[in-house]
Amino acid sequence: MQQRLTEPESETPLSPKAEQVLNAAQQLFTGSGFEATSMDAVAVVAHVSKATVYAHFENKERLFAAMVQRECRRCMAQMAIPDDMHELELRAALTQIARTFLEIAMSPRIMAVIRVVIAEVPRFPELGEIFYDSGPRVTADGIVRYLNRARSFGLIHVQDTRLAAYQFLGMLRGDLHLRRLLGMTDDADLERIAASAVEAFMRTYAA
Amino acid sequence: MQQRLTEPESETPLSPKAEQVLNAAQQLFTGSGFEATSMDAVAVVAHVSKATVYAHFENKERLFAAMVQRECRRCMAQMAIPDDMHELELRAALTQIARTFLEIAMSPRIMAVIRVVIAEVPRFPELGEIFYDSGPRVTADGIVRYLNRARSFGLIHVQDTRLAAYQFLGMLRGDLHLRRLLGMTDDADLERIAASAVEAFMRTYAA
DNA sequence: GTCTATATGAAGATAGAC
DNA sequence: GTCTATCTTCATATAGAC
Repeated sequence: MQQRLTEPESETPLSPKAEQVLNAAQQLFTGSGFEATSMDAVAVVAHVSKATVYAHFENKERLFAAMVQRECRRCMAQMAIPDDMHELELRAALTQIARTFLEIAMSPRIMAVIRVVIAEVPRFPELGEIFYDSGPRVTADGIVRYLNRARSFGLIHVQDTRLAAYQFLGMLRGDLHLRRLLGMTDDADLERIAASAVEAFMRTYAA
Repeated sequence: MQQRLTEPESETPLSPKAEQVLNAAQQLFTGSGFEATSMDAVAVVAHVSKATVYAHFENKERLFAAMVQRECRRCMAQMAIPDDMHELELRAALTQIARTFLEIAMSPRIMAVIRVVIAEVPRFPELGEIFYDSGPRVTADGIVRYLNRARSFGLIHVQDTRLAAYQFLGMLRGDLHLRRLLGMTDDADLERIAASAVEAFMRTYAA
């Protein structure tokens, strides 16, 4: 027990069957949780036999970890903060960051992954950190870099840009993040949330 | 299936054995999750037989729901915003709210309950809403009430006090909430987080 | 690699004595 | 209400043929 769960450099292209299995794993794990998902069900949904599942993934834990890792990579590819952000004025740049964050990081698909990772943290203590480092931390770091440059241009007055970034992201999440983690529906006006968070940030920190 | 999980008016004092069972359930469910916790383990930790567990709780689901409900009640008893808050000046009142929130709502014990509720939302769709309504929503409502009165006294200028309350709570959570949900340790300076959130709120909304 | 069929063990729930 | 002992089901993982 307590083997390494993830393959840091596994960029190996997957066989078609392995992809089918991963897709099925994503659907079932994020929909029903780790324990409630049986390897039989994975095999059925993937249209392969159970033995084939085990041919590609050593056991249920490794399959789960591989699914989470793949979702992290996908998510981060979309969330990257572009370098041309500094050609925009401050308010426009923050607004764009806010919109992207609300659309992608709070999407049902990502929320489902976060939920199942949180659920399985007691079983996979390392997975929480792996997920955070390859997802939320990257996003926060990108905003911190942007704020550092904005500060160097004299656009904002702020001592701790990381703390400011956390405040900004926190305002964007509001209670929506928790509500969605708890599976509650909502009719949130994302555009309004983004605008008011940007407004609050500007009033607090803009030069 | 899909019976009612909670007893809205069950204020019946519990027998000692039932309390032992609930305590064991809390420890095991919050520590290992719903599925990974066996009724055998509950019985062992509670120092009773498994049949006794079933004598007090119809099945595993009901035991879980009863545990969550009890934790909600306990949590809310501590989080109530006192009525004498308005004798304080705005900044002092916000600071006190912030400290209480960070100390109680983000405590390991509460976080463990939130975590397991999130984990089991796919299995108990209603439980997420029950938890939110008896926990986070009550806290937010209390802050909204406070802000409404502060506004009526001309202390703040704000159109949507609920949105402002969510922003305030969001800034307090920052990334700490997510980090703790993911089981990560941290050396957060809660006092500093509280102070900077209050400062940002004051700059944005104070008259 | 892929399949069918199966061994093995664990856990929810209950029967029946006291 | 409480216990011991047991029933039953089901999921992980593997054996063995192709």
